[in-house]
Amino acid sequence: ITGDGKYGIGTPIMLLRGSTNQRLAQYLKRNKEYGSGKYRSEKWWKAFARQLTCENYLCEKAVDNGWGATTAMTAKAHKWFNTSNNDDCSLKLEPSQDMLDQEKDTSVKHVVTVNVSALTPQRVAPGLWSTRRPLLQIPSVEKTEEPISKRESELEGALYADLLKLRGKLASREGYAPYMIASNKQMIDIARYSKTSREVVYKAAQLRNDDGVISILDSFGENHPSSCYGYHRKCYQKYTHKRLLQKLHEETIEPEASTSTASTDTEIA
Amino acid sequence: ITGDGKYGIGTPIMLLRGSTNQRLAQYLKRNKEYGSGKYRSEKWWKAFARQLTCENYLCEKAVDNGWGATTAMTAKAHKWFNTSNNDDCSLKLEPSQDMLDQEKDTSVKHVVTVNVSALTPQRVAPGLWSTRRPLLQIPSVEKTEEPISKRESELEGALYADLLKLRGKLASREGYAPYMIASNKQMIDIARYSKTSREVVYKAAQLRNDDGVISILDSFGENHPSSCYGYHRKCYQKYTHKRLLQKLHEETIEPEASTSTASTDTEIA
DNA sequence: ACCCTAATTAGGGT
DNA sequence: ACCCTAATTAGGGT
Repeated sequence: ITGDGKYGIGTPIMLLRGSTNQRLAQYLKRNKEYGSGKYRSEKWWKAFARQLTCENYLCEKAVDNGWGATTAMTAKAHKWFNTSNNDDCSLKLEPSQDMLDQEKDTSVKHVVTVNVSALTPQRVAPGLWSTRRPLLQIPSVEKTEEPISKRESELEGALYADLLKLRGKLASREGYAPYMIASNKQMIDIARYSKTSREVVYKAAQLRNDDGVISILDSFGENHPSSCYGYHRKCYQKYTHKRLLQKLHEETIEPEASTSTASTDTEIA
Repeated sequence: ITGDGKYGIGTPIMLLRGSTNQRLAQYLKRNKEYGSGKYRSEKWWKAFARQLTCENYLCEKAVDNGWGATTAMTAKAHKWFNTSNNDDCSLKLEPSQDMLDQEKDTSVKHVVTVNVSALTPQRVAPGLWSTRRPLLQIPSVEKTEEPISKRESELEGALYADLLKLRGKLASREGYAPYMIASNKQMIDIARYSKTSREVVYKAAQLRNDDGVISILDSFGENHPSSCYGYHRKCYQKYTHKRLLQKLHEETIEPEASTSTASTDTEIA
């Protein structure tokens, strides 16, 4: 536990992959785990960290002065870490589609389970990925239905992670606690682009006169948001592809002709 | 006319933008036009070059030993160049959406018209973009219909340009002339993902036993192409977004359950 | 000469 | 400590 909560995910990943990047502090390059995760791509590690976050092994703390957030181990992670022994420190994890996409050698089923956690991985131990079922089966049956919905939920997960970050930024900037901006449940709903949930959050933000939240929702909810929402929109677009984007179009193009835009205009003016 | 047909588009763009890249030959950095196109992004210049190619001012020659292609001025470009004088060497061009996307200062209507042509721009002269209408109007009327179809055709143009390159590579590798692989008309149809056209090309390729063309069409036409088609698929995916991708899904998912796959299998086996 | 990818660096702020 | 973007470099081949 070398720097729990001190850095984001980027720094420990550079450490694991043995990066020569000058942004990686010198003393971290002398760490015994330096370079031990070379054989995985940066994307793989980030997807892995996202899984750990979804499973509540990691969490982001917006302990910031206006900037980003750091990543720390949760109580659950500490518990898991303390109870597991050195020989068998495997962790049961459903590998995400992003991780599978990064697999190069499709024949290898052994996986190194590393506790990336907050800063430095505590141990690097070759283990077996639990039920090993989900890893690389490729049964080539019913290939149309299953993978698509899996991919979809994965994209939602990535968008959800970004939304949490946006919420954290807004919270520290505006001086709110994150939950005051939107509950986790609501964030998931936004990620799923549920219209009813969006309306709930939107109305709450209007009651508070919270322009920050309104701008996020506007940027996600409108078809052609004004240019100052570009950043949020990019975050959103980056993770919204294919079917999700298709879904979005179907949902957002409809309400265009209604009177909602007009009423908003008059309220603002 | 410093190196007409000697390089691709990348090199003259580096020259124009004053790149310090070591891949740019030293003598080109001493060119008088070096750095004169700084204020445009690389993307803008590439989109500009694509327009010039579409308008037959530039063409790509697959004069290659297996590698890529070089870009040269066409007869049309030479004629234009020779007849225009120094004071008014403007060129009438419809700016593409990609170029508009790259515009930073939306108030500027003056545009520098450069003959990027083959290698070195002959002159850099501030001019007016012909009818200046299309440049930056943003009339904010009927914003839903027009721009989308414009964007769509632009994406098709980019895909078409890539298909031409792929055709050129295949031609030199397999020893065919480009037109033997597919006519320009057919290439445009492939870019538009017209099923009937695809079948024409596919059957012709089967008659010739041309595995190269078949593999391209397979990679574009199948929903889950085998991994060895990854390169073509990436080229395709890179330029296929949003509505075009949506169209693709609609067109490619349908025929899956039919007997076409089975018949192909038996023919091959 | 082509193109693509991964990694790095510098600069800057949602 | 964050993230994003543009530009560069090294390595390698559809």
